[in-house]
Amino acid sequence: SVQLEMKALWDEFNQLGTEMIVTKAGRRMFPTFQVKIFGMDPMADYMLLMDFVPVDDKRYRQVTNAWPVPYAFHSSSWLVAGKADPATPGRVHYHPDSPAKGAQWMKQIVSFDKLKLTNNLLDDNGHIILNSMHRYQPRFHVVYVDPRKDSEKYAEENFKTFVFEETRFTAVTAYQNHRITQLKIASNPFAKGFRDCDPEDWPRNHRPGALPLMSAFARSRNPVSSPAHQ
Amino acid sequence: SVQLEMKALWDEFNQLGTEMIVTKAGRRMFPTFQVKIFGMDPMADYMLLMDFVPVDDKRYRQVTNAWPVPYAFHSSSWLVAGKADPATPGRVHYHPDSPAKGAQWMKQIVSFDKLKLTNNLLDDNGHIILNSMHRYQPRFHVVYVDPRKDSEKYAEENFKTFVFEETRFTAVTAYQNHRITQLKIASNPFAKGFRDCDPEDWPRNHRPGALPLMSAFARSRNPVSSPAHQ
DNA sequence: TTCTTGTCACCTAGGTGTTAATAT
DNA sequence: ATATTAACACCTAGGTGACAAGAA
Repeated sequence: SVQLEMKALWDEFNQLGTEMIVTKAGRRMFPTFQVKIFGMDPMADYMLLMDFVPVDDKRYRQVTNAWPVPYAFHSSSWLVAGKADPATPGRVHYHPDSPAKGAQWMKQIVSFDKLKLTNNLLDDNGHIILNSMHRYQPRFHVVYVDPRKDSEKYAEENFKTFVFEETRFTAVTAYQNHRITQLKIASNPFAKGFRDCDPEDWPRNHRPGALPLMSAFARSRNPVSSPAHQ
Repeated sequence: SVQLEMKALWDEFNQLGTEMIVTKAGRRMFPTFQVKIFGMDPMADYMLLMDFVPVDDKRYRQVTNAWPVPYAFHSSSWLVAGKADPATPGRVHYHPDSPAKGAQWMKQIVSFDKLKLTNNLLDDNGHIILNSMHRYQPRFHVVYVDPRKDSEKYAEENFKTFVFEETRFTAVTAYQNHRITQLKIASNPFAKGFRDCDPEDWPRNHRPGALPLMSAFARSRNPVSSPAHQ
């Protein structure tokens, strides 16, 4: 059996509609997909891997914001924009420690932090290729390495798939829902530079151009309320 | 067969008398021990590991510098200070990718960059424990993982040891030979901050207290040549 | 209008020798 | 006198969202 780590965080994202950035160079997922594993044969070899399947055959687009709400802010809801784009190459990501003994996999949390998502159909770094503006379901597979010579025959019974629906997400090239951005900034250590109210951190240096949360909203309203501003 | 990587660099260090820093927390080696491997069975499993054996049973100490040569500079030669201290726990470092197939080991350089040296006899991070001021010979071992049930019987024939004498070094808590320090600074990317004459880098910012090479020598001579200075 | 790309400042994480203080 | 330790500035290496510019 398998237990999803950081389930509370995944739930929080899922409630808002998780988005994952895809880039040409490849971007890690946040939250990272991590699991605890139970019930393996400690002495047997296993391969651990992930893949991503489309949740539906739809392409999504962001709701157009009515004037005078500026582009900088996106609605939190999605519209179906049509049928899905042609499927991307169905790649698979093997956990880099594969193969390893059951004992090894079970003795600590298994983290897929080397997995990267890309929107580059020609990627040759072995990253997972996804279509932006499409929804995906991560899947986790455990493959028992059968020592028998005719192991191919038993392929069906030698692997098990685990799906956690709370890890579903929309692939995007830029965040659409500002509350997702905020939650990423609040929870990802690498985004600490964008936090504006961390009690642990006061006083701190603000970047020259840094603005408090939501201030961009106030700023972009100016052209509307003050016509002199052009 | 096994080929030592960066042999030219190892030779350069060895000619001066290689020193490796040991710390309580553990310090990596530089140069890093790296090898190319040939002639494995691509389909068989192997464990790769290193250990360190004393070159002799002596304890060394630095030559005392005659006045007025300041302490800051050490001679490049060593004196025998007596018999070796009691042997440290004879630990072994398994390459973290072990076990893996021969094909995997052979397809790229194998680097022991996770290996750390410590002088803490009570270390519980699994680091290699060495006595400071003692000389050591790194050894590299390849163990064939025998699939036979009674594999213990064949232990003798299932491993092979490789020794590169140019990787010998003296364990130290602080560098003794200033030319070793210079060579480390010149060749280790992580020490780039201490380089004073890198043509690739000009112009560059000097640290506030930075001094050109050998300037410490001139400075510490001052108390001798100018008695007013205390 | 909507989406994508590349660059950037700002972080995390951790490997360097230096230095001053301390231990032996 | 000699050896060790801990804090430090300065690096490497690479993960963040912001932003401006470009593409469709």
